[in-house]
Amino acid sequence: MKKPEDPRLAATRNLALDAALDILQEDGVMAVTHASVSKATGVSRSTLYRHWPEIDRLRTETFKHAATPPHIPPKTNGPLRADLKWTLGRLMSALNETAWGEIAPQVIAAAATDQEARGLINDLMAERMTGVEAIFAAAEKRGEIPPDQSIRPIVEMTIAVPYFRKYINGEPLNEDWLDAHVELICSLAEKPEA
Amino acid sequence: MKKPEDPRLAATRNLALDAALDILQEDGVMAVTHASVSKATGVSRSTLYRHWPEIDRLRTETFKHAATPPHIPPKTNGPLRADLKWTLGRLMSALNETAWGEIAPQVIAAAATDQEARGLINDLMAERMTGVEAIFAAAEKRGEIPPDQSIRPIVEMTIAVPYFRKYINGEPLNEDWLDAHVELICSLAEKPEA
DNA sequence: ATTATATAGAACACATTGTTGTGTAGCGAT
DNA sequence: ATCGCTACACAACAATGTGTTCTATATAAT
Repeated sequence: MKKPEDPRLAATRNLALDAALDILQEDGVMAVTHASVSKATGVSRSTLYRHWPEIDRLRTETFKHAATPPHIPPKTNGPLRADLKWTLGRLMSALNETAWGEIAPQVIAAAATDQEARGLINDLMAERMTGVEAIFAAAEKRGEIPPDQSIRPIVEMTIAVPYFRKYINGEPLNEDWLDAHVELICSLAEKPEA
Repeated sequence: MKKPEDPRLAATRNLALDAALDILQEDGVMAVTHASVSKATGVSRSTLYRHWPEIDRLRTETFKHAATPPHIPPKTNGPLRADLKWTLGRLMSALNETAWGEIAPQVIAAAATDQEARGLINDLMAERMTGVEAIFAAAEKRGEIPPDQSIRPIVEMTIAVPYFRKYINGEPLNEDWLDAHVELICSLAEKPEA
């Protein structure tokens, strides 16, 4: 039915987005321009305009290009502390070490006005939230935490702190923080009365 | 000692920054240019360049211009729930209703690369943290919460959630959320064992 | 009134954004 | 192997933003 895509399109697209990501990490969003990407790749400027008629599209797709890596499947086999530490540890590593972690604040900023960036963030956060939610649900099933409390706000807190520290308050995410945070969250989830 | 400033300087500066803030809220950071501010105010473009030789300075000062309002002195006369609700309620209003709340994500974004923006955010967050810390310290003094636990991580959580919801996860801050959040934070602070 | 300086206005160079048109090269299908 | 389609390179172009420099005028401080 649908004809296969001309391989030249994908080749140019990947070449350009790889270079754009480098530029993004090196010099920030605003440095990603049709001209700079053209210069870095040898791809003609008019060709880049054909692929991304507006500069915002090019930048958003560069975000997407970088947003792919940090898929973090939650660990739910217990115990709760171990699951949380493992999953939050992977989140910490992703924020500290991947390209995505580096450019995330710029995507968050763009999300204020750009619908596509907003969608990216929303999808990512939904995935993070459901992941952590699964951890608590499993712990509840195992009887590690009381069954009648509402999980959602605790999940939100679990996720909110690392993002807040990293991207708003500018504080580091390290092992010490991770241990303390897991402990605090667990003590909240395990407390007898809601 | 220091000679008083020429009143023309302040007049031009305020005129320009007011207009720049309007433009910032209306069309985003990138719309704030020497040209756009000149057009909006009638102030000559060359004069604007005299005041802010680089566009980044103009934008950063526009941030500062908007960042002034939301000074939130904490209420610490107890009880804890009332203090928290009052103070977080004011924070919520500030984020929902002031110019600062509207442009904050753009400042947060800029903070990734711009030192001045980073400083603005840091100062603001330090004020927020010490404010909430004072609330818990007062509650501890009144014996409402156990004295031996470390307050800092709880303070961080208290603040992290509203900022995370508003600027990262894109969820609303409303009365329902406020009540639930205060309750959760209090139950964490009041629990017997650290 | 004199001096210093803030402002207005214009001319200039340069980069970025975005469009358009022409020719070339490569892909898929017959 | 040839054909048509289209991605691509290249060049010219307009509009806007960035930043500098110059002159003339207006205004504040003395």
